[in-house]
Amino acid sequence: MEKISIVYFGTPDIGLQSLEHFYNSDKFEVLAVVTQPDKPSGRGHKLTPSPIKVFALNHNLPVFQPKSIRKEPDIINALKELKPDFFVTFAFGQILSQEVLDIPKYETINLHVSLLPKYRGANPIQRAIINGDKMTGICTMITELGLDCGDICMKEPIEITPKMNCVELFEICASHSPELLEKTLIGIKEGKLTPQKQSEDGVCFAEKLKKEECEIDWTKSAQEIHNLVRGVYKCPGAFFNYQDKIIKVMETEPLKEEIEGSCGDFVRTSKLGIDVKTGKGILRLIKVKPEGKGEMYAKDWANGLRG
RNA sequence: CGCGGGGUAGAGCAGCCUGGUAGCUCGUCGGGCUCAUAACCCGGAGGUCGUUGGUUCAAAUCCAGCCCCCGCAA
Repeated sequence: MEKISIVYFGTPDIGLQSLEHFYNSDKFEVLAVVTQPDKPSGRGHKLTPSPIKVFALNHNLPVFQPKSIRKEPDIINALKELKPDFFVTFAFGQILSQEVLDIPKYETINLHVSLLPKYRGANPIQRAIINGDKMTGICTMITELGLDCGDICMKEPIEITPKMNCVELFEICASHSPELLEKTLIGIKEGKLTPQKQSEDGVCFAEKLKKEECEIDWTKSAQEIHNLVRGVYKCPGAFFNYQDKIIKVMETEPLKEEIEGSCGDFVRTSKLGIDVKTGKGILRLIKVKPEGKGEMYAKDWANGLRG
């Protein structure tokens, strides 16, 4: 069987396993990779290539880095020259134009990490956890001009367990994606897969996370705060202020009991953690990361405060 | 040349400004109290103070370089 040729559009590491899968598979041939331009990032503002670009360079794949793919005819022409069967997009970070969508012989396929039409847009994984959802998933779709509104090809549900944080969920989604993408491309090529229109019911958007949302409001319930902590874990992390320092909260456990005090008070510390009074219930801080310090058990942090 | 915090016992911190005996909370080990405990009491072990050099009678502390960790911002 002739290999299916693709051009892979992606930027962050959530899509790395998928690219790797296509690269290593004998059913596919990766003709090129398109990713965001290197950006200044981290301490010192060093110019940093995307994880996808690093992989591509290490495996001698051609790389294109348009500032905006719609406005760069040279790159569009180069992609046309490749005569790919498919474009695959996965967290690429730019909106394509119809001219680009029309390049591949078959389709442009996008993978989105939610069960569409729920959570179209930027931060579907985090939003699902913050909202306390017990289920999410991944799906493949025909890329159209609007935001995540194309016809659905395949979907796979994924359970969100009560303690799971967004990094863990990212990893699960990333590891399940290659198979779904492969089945989708083969299904479409063989004409065995008929994309379904998204229902108009249940359309909602996962808005980009703002810093302000990550500041803990102790008047909310312990469960809501726990969901925020899980949902924004490490990216950028739920936090509160203590003695003019930012304290990031890495791991918590909501308790049903109630203890006298004001919201935000440390009502009890034990070797299990620091218990904080919230609007409803007690939230036990298990691991924290004070500004300028590494991650530590809340119990240890409390020891230092006492000393 | 983006801004900033930090490296002191197994853990978390104070001490540094104003050089002069290594301190606190916890853990650990031993003993005691208690019906019991994440409680309490007594006692012990455990540190080349990140690293290299400089100043000094004397450096965790002052000066210079280097290594490592982290927050903000992007």
